[in-house]
Amino acid sequence: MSAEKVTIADVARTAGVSKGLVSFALNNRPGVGAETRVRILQVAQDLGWKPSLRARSLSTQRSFALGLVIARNPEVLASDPFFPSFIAGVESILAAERRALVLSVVPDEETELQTYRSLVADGRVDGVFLSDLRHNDARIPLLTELGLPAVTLGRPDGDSPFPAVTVDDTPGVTASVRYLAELGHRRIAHVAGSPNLLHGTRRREAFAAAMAAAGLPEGQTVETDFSVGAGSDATRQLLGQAIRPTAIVYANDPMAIAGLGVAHELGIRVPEDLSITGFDDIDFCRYVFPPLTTVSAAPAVWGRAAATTLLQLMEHGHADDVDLPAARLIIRGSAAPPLRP
Amino acid sequence: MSAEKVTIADVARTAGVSKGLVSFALNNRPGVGAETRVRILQVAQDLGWKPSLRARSLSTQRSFALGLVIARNPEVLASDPFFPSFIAGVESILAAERRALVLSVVPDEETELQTYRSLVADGRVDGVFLSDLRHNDARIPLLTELGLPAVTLGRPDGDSPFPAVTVDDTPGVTASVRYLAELGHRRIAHVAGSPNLLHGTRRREAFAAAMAAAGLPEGQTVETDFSVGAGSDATRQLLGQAIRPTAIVYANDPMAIAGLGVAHELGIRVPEDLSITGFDDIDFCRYVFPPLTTVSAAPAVWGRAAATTLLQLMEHGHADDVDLPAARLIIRGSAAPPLRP
DNA sequence: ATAGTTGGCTAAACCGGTTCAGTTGGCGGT
DNA sequence: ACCGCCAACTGAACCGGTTTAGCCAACTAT
Repeated sequence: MSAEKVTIADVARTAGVSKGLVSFALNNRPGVGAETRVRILQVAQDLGWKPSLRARSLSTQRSFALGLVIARNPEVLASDPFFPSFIAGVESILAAERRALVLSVVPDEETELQTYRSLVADGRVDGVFLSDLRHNDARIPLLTELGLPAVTLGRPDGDSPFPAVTVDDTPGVTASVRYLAELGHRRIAHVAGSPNLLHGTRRREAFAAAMAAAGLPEGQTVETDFSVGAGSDATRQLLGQAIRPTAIVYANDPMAIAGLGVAHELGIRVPEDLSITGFDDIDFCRYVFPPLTTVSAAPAVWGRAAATTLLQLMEHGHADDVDLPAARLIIRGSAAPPLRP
Repeated sequence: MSAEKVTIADVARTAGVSKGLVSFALNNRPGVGAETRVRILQVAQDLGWKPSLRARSLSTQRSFALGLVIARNPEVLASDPFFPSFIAGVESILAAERRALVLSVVPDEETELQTYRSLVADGRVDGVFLSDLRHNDARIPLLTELGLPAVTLGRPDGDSPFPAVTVDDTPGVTASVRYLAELGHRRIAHVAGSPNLLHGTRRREAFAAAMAAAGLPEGQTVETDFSVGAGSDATRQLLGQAIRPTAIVYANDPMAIAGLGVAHELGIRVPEDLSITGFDDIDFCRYVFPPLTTVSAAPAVWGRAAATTLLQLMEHGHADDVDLPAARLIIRGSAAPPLRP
């Protein structure tokens, strides 16, 4: 019941050795007699000694924490459940390692870079996750310069010294288009994500390629910022035309759900008059009507893999790229053959 | 360009004073000559000295970080944008204070308590936010015992030594019921949240009270865990009866949106055959069809207020309760007068 | 003139670990 | 019997701040 803090000095005294040796024993390093090591560890356990994270931080210059900086506009962040799931995955790994996650949510890219700088300056984290990769991402040179280990979620477009943990999303888009094409659709449109984001353009390119591969005319594409509101606007624009697409492939689920709302509002039936597909397989998909055909991305698994990779990089100074199972099409009820007019 | 770290010793030497005095000057404490203080601060600035957070942590036994532990089942967490917005609000305050947010997402309440213990044992945080209050919440005595400052999001039911930052949600529920009653509804049902959560039962009680106040018969209530799936099931149950409610008040928006899906599926028109209201005003509300009448809660504002209060508590040892503007009804298109059969 | 205060400052201990140069003792080799 | 070597271990410095005891000079009070 001794509420007093027990320090390494107490352990050393009780075990009749020096502080240094206790430290060696704890970090099981060579130079400690087998028997002595056992005795030290036993004493440490008896005394209930937990080495002080703060003291350790000061002398090792490490923080035993990982960082995640999120720069998204509030609306997109709020409607996209990617991060909660991703973080849950990350935590499931970190908890066992006695490491913590430091989270920053910032309003813009300028602040984002500043945040990385101060995380490093304050020594808050030993490594970071890089999400929402952008073209020619400024964070990569910055982190290289700062010497902070990182893992990228997806493969960046330029050179990168960091391991990439990737879920290939192009097969999902390709499968969506092929599925719609096989149902008989020819006028398929795409509501694309932000062109600044790598996965925004990648999905867009996959869409174009899949259309060509299916022998279809180039599909109409509308750019958005991935927000629900933008998805709604884009849909309204597409459906307001004299000759409408018979199917729309959305770059994420929130926009697809907004699209569903617009179709309902305009009296356009889904899937009879219009087929739609989403991307991400958020929980809502199963429960809107009709249930949304979409592409599954497993963010929690991604989080686990990213955390594991980042830890490995930090421990061993090197980690291999990881390719997770590609996103795959989940067929539900929001797509059907087009009506012959 | 000197990449070398500059320490307090460098500043002291350059300014021709002792380390201790530099420390005093920095934390502007008495005992430093006015002129000397200016000189020290000037030298510090010239040298670009940033005091080491780690060293400071060790000697002051503080971490300059705040904690948030979230224990929610993954499905609820993913579909509810409360936390992303709340966190964004918290960050907007912390960033200016050079403090960080340590986030933990845990699978169950057992792990949750364990997480608080280890956050304290490791000295990771100086204070925490308590969200999703439960009845007789075990976290309150635990944190009291651990001596960790905290702020509760909402007023707990038992005794609590911690300041509460509250958004009263009962007026929102009351307004919803009254609005529906004024439209002419008499059979109003409630899809309630988890009875373990304070706001779950509070909204439920507010519903019952509002029904009574409107002179209506007791409304049917179905309990859920706040998840989209449970909202869907509850709706199916309510609408599968011979005598159906003509309106449903949902305890959160995701469930209301799921309810909308079920109604569509069953061919029940909203709002002609069924009126529904949600709670939280998530972005989706505006973009589903019909747009969801709901109650707005402003989580980002809540986050700012909670962070401010927690910081004040930690600095001054005391902070007053804060009552934010009550949640209010946002009227959109998902409610209308009932049809006379 | 003398004792008592007080403001400004220094030196050193301290927080609790890690690390490294150096000491000791036991063992094998010749 | 002597040397060399290595494994085991100690002592002290170190990480970079904060804090306390105490010193000195100047100023007040009697």
